[in-house]
Amino acid sequence: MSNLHTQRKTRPTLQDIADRVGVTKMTVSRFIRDPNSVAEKTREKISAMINELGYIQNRAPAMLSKSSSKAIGIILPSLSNQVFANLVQGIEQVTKERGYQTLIAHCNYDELEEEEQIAFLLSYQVDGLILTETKHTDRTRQMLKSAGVPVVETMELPENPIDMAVGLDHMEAAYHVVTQMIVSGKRHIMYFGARLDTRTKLRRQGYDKAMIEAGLLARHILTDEHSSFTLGGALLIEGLELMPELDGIFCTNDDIAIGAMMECAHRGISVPNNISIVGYNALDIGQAISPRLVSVDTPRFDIGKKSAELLLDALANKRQEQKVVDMGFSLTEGDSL
Amino acid sequence: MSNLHTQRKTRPTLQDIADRVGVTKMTVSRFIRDPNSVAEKTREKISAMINELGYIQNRAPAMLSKSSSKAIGIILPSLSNQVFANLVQGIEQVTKERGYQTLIAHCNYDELEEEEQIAFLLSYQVDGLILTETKHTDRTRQMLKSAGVPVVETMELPENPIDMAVGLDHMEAAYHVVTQMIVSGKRHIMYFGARLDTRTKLRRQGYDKAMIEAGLLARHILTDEHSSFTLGGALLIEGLELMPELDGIFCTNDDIAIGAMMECAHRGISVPNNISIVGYNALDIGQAISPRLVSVDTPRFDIGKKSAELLLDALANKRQEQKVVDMGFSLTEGDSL
DNA sequence: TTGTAGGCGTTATCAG
DNA sequence: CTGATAACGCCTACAA
Repeated sequence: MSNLHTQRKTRPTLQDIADRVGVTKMTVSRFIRDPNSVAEKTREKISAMINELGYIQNRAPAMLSKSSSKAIGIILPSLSNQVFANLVQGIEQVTKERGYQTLIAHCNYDELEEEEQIAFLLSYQVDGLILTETKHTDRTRQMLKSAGVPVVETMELPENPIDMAVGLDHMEAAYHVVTQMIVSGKRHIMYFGARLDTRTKLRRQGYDKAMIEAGLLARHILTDEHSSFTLGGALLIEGLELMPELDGIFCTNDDIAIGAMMECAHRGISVPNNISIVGYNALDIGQAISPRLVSVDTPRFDIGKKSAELLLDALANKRQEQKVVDMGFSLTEGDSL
Repeated sequence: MSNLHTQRKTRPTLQDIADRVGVTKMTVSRFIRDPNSVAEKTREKISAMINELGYIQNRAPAMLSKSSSKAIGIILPSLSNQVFANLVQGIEQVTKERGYQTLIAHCNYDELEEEEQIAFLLSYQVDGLILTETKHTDRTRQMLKSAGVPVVETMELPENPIDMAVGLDHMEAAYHVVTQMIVSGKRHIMYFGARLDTRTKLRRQGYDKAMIEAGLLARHILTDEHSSFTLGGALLIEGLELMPELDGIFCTNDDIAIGAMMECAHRGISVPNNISIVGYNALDIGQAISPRLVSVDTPRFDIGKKSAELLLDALANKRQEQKVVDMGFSLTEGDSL
């Protein structure tokens, strides 16, 4: 009763509702968790008052007393990449079903930022974490250990998994598709990479392996810049200067591939007759351009689903046998190869 | 001392550190906030123990004891849109400087999801919110009111701002660029829209106004589907069927515009000679394609910065005079018009 | 320089 | 069906 008129600026609490209804906050708390656990008359009064005051749950006390916050954290490298948006869709399909919330943070492809964001999410008492990189700082590993929460690393298959992992073998995928380029008759194939993540390195290794096995010269153009369509065009120009006989390009992602393809169009270079081009991630734009881009299709929606399943199973003490899951890859239909 | 050996599974607290060092948790708390406020010997012991145990702050108590959480919430429509990634970059440049954290949620362009996500962020006691839509449910408005936190609506200039707003006049921008198309000699201009957000509606209104003023027929192709490059191509095909004399397209975004332009290339339609195309948001791809796409450039990085400044100023009780800020727009250089 | 007491909002537990 | 009490981890205010 005392704070009936002293709560001008702070948001309503269970106590405020209880005071006005004439019950204790315990009853209101019960109503919120299970409306049928209070008497009908009480129920109606409480319900009306909650709406009138615009009550909003405060998660802090639950975070304090309970061990479980029913929230998991996700660290993305970037907020503008379709690939990770799909991953999140997959994750959230599962978390929604099972009554978990997601907290999303981003680290700009940077280990130190990742460390910071993980500390941030853990400070909110997330019950588990899904990560999108496999390279971590020492302090990150230490924090995850002492936090004692289950962790899933996604997209790649890490050599040293922290806990669980769901991804695909990027080296194998690159090897597979570059071999196809070679089989199709191309001999002067370059790899275009932009330094964003460890995946780029794995794809380069797969490319190298395929080229070396075929007795061909492996040549890369790598840059520190972020991927973009204009960068793809610039890399093509650079590639043609370094190697005028260039007849194939394997790109670390579709942005680069499409940018290169557009520059080819601009210069009257025929794809795939003069140069064949292969991308990575199978974004929608590859199917809109002509010729359609051949691209490695990564199952990120399913990776997201599987990751969330593993994580929530671990939280429910139903840890699955297989801690590292390879979700494979496929090639899109296209005409650029 | 009692819980020295009972803390196997839970994460370390100030008490755990204090017990091992032989001080009270108050001293450890002091050390964390200002290492110089404890004696040097104590300081070293505490510091070592914090590292050894991998201590991670728990934000719950701070959230409880009504002091500010030093975190603001951001609701994005989508996690895969460069436009909102830029907005966040702008916001975080300011929040980082001023020691605020950001919590990011996404609502899939849906009012009800927005409501849910706002409740979620408020349950984490965010000190303020930045929203990217201007259409809200009644309960959303009610919640924001009773939460009593400052709010900035971004991207648009809402008719009924909840609190503050930073954006641009999309109707004016559309009117301006469509008028340019008409001046350039085009007469049979269509508007291509995909139903994602309220911006699409405003752009259509600007287009209508320009067409009607010029005594021309306004024709739209609108769809419920999400924007994509392939959708842009499909809309072009539909547009040509409906209006074979089509000589100009104003698109609600660059994805649609680029998709349409690629379909033109595929069909041997010359841009801009046969059909001129204008997009919206000035994404990088518009500069990589040839001809380069003319597009309305929206200053979302600066919108983000300004929004964060307004919000944090309000939190510091330095509310600015101007609560609604128009950041304007420009046109990219290009050859598609 | 360090310690003690109390409280933030909610829920588990036990009592009525 | 409802109430009383204690507890979660940290910080403010005050005390030594």
